[in-house]
Amino acid sequence: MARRSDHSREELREMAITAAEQIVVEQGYEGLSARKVATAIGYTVGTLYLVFENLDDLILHINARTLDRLHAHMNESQLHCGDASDCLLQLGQVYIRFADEDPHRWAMVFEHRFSEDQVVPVWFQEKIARMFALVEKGLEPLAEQHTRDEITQASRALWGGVHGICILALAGNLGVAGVDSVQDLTKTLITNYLKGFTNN
Amino acid sequence: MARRSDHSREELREMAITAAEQIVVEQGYEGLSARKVATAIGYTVGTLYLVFENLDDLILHINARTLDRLHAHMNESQLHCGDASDCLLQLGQVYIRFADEDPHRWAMVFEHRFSEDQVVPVWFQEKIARMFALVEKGLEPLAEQHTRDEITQASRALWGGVHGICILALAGNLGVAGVDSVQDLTKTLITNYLKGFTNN
DNA sequence: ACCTGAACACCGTTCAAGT
DNA sequence: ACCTGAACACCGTTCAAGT
Repeated sequence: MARRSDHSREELREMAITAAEQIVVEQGYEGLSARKVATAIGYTVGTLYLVFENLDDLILHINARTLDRLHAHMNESQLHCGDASDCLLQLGQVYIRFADEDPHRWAMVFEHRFSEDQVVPVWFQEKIARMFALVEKGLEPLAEQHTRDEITQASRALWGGVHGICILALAGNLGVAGVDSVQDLTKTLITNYLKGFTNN
Repeated sequence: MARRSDHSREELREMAITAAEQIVVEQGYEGLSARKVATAIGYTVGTLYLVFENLDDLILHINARTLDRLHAHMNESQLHCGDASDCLLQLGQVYIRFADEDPHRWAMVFEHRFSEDQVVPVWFQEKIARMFALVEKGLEPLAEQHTRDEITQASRALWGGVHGICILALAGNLGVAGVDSVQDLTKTLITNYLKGFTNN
């Protein structure tokens, strides 16, 4: 044993992330462990700590991929939508559908608390910011009478709202069953919010 | 040792819950462990499993208390508020303030995932429902033209929204700092939503 | 009857030692 | 240089054994 060099550092990272994603998809965030990942890629736990700082670091990279896929979906929905209000509704629908279809990975992005001392890197924060930027862009056509700051604030309030419905619904705390009801709730929130936002 | 009978079953439960709450407040949800609770009350881990089914069961009881306190605050805010819109704003403010002042216990209520097989008891679900009932009650005066179902839906959408802002903000995902900004976002959400809800 | 203490099957993380 | 394997300090949960 030792000194196998079967895989490069980059290959190892790639294998680990992919294996970890599989575990999260199947067993959820709580089912993930360094030992399971190591076994899945045919290495020892120690090796994992040679290519990742720790488990948080590995999770960060999984979450990055999830955010990339989510952003891609959201972005794609904006290419063929109707008026501004419709486009924002589409963003909401896509968000809910994504969370419903890939609940474990989606939940890990927003539920995993990184340890106090661990700084969330800038490149990761930007992936979050990029999502809000889409909402902001969607709000612009509806906000002729609003300042930039007001649009930013509106995007945060609105998307916080969509996110909250999504979280509570998936956790079963909203007393609703099925994705369709969640989509309805989201639609209610966005529509009414926009009415208020535009009729100032 | 053994057969001490220093405390009744009820006393043990009470001691354990209180000690566990202290640990959660200080170290957060991740810092809680059966062994720490046992040590804190001067008993062995085994004893904890004599008075609680498992750790989830203990957490459930802590969360119940947190929800009771939250409900008390929210309820109290409804006694001396102004018009309907102001009352709903107060609910939001109280919610945000509670989460900000007691983040660890608040987070545990909504972030802790109970194991698949564990059924969330009805008495607990009712404590969640009671919170939404307050919002529903607040919406009623504003909803003369809406059906009961629409009011229920509106309360879920609106409160999901407030909750989402709260979660994202406390996790640092909204790019806002300080409670005041979160209060502003909540106010934006509620005000605009209500405008849309009433101007049908 | 009540409680212990040790066991079992897990964790994350580190690091001397092997090739 | 690369990887292992064992160690350390923790977990949740169970249960025979002691008083």
